[in-house]
Amino acid sequence: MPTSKADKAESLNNMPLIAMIKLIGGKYKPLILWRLMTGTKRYSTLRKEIPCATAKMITQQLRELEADGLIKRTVYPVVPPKVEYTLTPQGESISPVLQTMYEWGQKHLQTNQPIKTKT
Amino acid sequence: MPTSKADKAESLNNMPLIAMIKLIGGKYKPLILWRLMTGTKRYSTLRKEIPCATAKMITQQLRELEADGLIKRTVYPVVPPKVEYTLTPQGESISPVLQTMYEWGQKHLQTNQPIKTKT
DNA sequence: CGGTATCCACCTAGATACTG
DNA sequence: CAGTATCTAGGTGGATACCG
Repeated sequence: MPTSKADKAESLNNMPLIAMIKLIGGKYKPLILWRLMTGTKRYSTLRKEIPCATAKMITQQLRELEADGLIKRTVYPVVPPKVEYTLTPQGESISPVLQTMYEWGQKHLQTNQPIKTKT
Repeated sequence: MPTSKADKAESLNNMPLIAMIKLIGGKYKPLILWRLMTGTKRYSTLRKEIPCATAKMITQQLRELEADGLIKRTVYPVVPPKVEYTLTPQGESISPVLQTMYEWGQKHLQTNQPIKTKT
């Protein structure tokens, strides 16, 4: 059974990483998940905690995370509207990854000068 | 001592994550670093191991990684040309992050159906 | 071998205004 | 409150051709 170039490429153990990147590769996704790790949050709370992202972005990323089964969106039929976001078990299982990223970032920020912003 | 909105936002412990994302947020950067974790690689080798990225992309990402001090580029003045890429200590320090990402991806791919491609 | 240069289709993400 | 709609500048990344 011949191995195609693509197969060979993907069997180089790249797939898990690729899968991961697809899930949390979004610019603000790690941030959102990170914030939700401390518990259920309302939309407006998330916005406040991630002010560098616009409403549109937050919403978009939340929808994608929801579609990927990482978070759950709960709408309370009250007025004024209330929407809460929670990590699903799937989403919670990413904690170690975020934790590791966070710790590395922390160490890096201590020992090095601030990361230069690209652009 | 008053905390500005921006300060408050960034003091929510988002910074380390943001730093991390800036460094390895590039589409192929985790892949490149991951590949280099198994040792020094030539440019052509990297290209073969990450066929989903074009030459332009690989080169670009390599340059950024180099600029960020994560990898070292060594040119051997021979003919035909030979260029090798190696992780710097800084780059190696990211291993745990990639490792964690990889492991999560692996587990996820086992228990779940393939990640659906966005778009 | 290890790139660069150029062109271009798409995508991203911000700003702004509006809604149930 | 929690979005959606629209427009748009700028960035991303693929294809292709060429170079030292």
